[in-house]
Amino acid sequence: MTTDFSASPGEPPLRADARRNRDQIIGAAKSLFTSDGPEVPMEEIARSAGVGVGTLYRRFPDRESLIRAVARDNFANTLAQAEAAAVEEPTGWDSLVRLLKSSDELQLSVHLGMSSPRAWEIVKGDEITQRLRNSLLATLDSVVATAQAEGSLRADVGAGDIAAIFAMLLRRPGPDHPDSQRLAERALQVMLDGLRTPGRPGAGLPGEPISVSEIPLLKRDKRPARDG
Amino acid sequence: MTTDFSASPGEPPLRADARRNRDQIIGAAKSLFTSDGPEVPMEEIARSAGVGVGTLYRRFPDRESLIRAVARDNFANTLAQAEAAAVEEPTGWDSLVRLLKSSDELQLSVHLGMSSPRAWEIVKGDEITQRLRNSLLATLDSVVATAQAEGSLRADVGAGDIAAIFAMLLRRPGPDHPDSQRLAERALQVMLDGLRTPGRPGAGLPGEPISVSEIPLLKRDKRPARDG
Amino acid sequence: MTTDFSASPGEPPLRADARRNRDQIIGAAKSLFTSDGPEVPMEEIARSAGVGVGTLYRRFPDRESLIRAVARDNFANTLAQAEAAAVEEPTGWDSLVRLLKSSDELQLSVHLGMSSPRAWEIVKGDEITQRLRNSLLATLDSVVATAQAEGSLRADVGAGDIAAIFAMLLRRPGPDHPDSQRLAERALQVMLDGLRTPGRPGAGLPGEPISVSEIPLLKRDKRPARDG
Amino acid sequence: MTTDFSASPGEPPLRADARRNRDQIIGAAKSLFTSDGPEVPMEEIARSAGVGVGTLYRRFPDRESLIRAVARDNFANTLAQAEAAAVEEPTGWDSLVRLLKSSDELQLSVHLGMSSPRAWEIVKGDEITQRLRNSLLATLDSVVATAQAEGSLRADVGAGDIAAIFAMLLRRPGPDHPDSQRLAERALQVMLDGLRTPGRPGAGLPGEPISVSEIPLLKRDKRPARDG
DNA sequence: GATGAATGAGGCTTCATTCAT
DNA sequence: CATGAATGAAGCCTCATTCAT
Repeated sequence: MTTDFSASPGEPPLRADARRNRDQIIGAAKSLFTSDGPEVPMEEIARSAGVGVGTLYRRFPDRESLIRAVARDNFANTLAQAEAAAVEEPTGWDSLVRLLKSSDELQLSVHLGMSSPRAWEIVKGDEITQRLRNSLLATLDSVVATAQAEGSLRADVGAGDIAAIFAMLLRRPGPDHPDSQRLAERALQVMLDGLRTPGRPGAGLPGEPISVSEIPLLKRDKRPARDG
Repeated sequence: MTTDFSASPGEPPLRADARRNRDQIIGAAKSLFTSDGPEVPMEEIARSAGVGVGTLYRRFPDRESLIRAVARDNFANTLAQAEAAAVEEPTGWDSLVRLLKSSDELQLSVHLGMSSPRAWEIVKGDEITQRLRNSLLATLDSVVATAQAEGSLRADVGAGDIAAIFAMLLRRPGPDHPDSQRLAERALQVMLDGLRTPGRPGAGLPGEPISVSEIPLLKRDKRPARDG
Repeated sequence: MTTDFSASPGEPPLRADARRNRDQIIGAAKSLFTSDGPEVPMEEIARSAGVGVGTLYRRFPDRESLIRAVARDNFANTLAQAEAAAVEEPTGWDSLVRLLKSSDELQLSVHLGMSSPRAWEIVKGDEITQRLRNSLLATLDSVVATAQAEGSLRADVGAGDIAAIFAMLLRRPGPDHPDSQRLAERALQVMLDGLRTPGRPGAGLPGEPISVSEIPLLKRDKRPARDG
Repeated sequence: MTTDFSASPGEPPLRADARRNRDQIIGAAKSLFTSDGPEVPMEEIARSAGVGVGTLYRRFPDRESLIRAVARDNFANTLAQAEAAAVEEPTGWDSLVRLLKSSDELQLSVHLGMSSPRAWEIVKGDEITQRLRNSLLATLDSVVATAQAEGSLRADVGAGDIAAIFAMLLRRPGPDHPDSQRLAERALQVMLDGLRTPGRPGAGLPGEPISVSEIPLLKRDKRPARDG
């Protein structure tokens, strides 16, 4: 279920079928943007959503518009998760950890989206996304303050640092690493240990160390690779 | 100066002017891949290199070929830097830190390049890049071993973990953050503190904390942003 | 009020609201065909008529059908005016003049419509329009004969000549001439003087001569106009 | 042979083959604009010119650009003809007549072009076309003055009137009239008689009167014509 | 009946690649 | 060899028309 951020609140709500289509399109776009970047052919998105191109274009007059909608959707979801984390966890530190761990589907695609200059330009210009983003940062800010007040988070970082680290961690090492899950968790734990107030014991890393030989050694492909 | 990784070692070395062209093309491609992604029009690359498309295509029969050449160039440079870091620094830890800090121009463009699924597919299939990569990992492996032996690097990480973290840190937070340099340095320091053997004191973070308000709050543009 | 030229005379007359819709659509189409040519999007016509596309298509199964209906409507109106002119004016010459002056709204849109090859093909194929056209020509024929019999119209022209001249005069000089009304009137007067039986005094032209400087000298726009 | 009105005079002249292509494209466009209006598919123009679409677009980056080029070409040709008529004929009246008769291929397509609002907008914005147009009007102005000074042209018309009449006469009665040549000539003669200084004898009309029955009665086409 | 959503063919334009000069 | 022209496949987007609500 996606949120409809139409510009004009006065417009009538979408008809049931139109609504369903809209959601399918956003879902398909999210998924394809994540896997193939924000330049996937519109037709592919439409096909993957099970609609015709025309329908896609009726709903989103151009690619920018679709990218904006996906960004809004993702930020809204993330904001909801962040607020839940802030409220439901017993300590600031726990909120922070949950926050850094949670936003799986969400930030993933947000940030993959953001890694394209094209997408970034578009999102920058969208006021609604900016509002969501600001709320998200505000939530993060209060979690950081809480965690620092309780003495668990080192005092010399700001919410901006956390956000930046956050953004970095959300880039997966490579789209197709065989065990990217474990890898990401371990990296996150290292980072959390680095964020602990000095002197406080950090946690051990989950799983076994990743050896060099586990980094994917890439299969040859058949082309002669005749290069310059 | 770039290295020529032509497939056939028997071929005569390029004439001086041809060589110059090749270098200019790779330079232009590196720069444009970094700023605009690996899908920039070939003509634009040619223009920026000061040659005609024809020349570009004589040197690199297609885009893949050019991407491969850029990747090889970058990995070769990185490998050289890594080897220097391994040899020239007094301790394993110092080597590691230098490694993580050094590969500025280099990995930057490698990884930005790699952030495109398209580019990744191509590089995966290139044996020479893989060889360079493996050498790079081998070097990293020995640096990690040394640092662990000397007790500075926590024992429960492997070179693979470091490589993955490395990859993460190389993604800049956003194309146009006003102070992305400071941001990256601070994030790196947090990560290094997390990598320290527990109990050993880490370093303080450089500069002031980054507050939420420093995250770029994006200027509105005027379009009505009529979306779905 | 438009005339309904449905093919099947047996059909019941339209309900009042349906009738209203039909008239609004034809009115909107006439107006848009005149200003934007006969290729305006159907949706725009529908919107301008205050109905949904569906309604438009229920009434006119395709664009051809709508163009036909507009043509019929225009020809019918013109025919009525021509017959009135033939009957109500004291002399043949007066009838002719009135005819040439009258068909303002009517022929205007007919002929603008006809300036499109597409529209012309369609109207050519429509029997009803042809019947109307033939009646119109017959009326013209009798007016011409009368005027020649009374000695006012030169003897060496036929109704066909008049029709052709008529058609020419109906094209406005340019969509946006500031004083196209005066221009058209003066041109008409010149033509009437040419049609007078030689020796009979013609009328002076209305208004002042149009100088070259009155022809719209078009404002520059800023684009560099990079052409081949 | 067309004239190259490239914006930047510093550019090198086109290569022989490119030049040939350019001319073929303009020729094809002129012809197709004339027969089908200025919205003919670009592919059709390219095909008719014997080149690929890509070539067309290399030469003319978009449709506007092509329309501009055609307009420039036409105005340049017309201007040349007008200047010849002004200089080579013994009297002002003769110049005027030749002018009104000459511009066959030329004005035809110019004005058909102009009958489309789209094309008009484009041409309005093109400075070069405007310059050509102004020269043309200046030439016309002097011809008119000469003819009035010699007493052949009625004194109460201005060059602007002539231009407007000119424009009207250039619209052919219908694209496919069987004898549109005769028709146009006779209409022109009527107009010339109307332009004569009163009292001076005009010429008789060429050929026989055009009767109503010669106006094309349009063949039925087979569709049932089920309309609203 | 009326409405507006969905469809998909078709036109526009870009750009990777090939080829003549 | 270098250059830049030519080609055409492929992506974007618009609209005529059909169909579910």
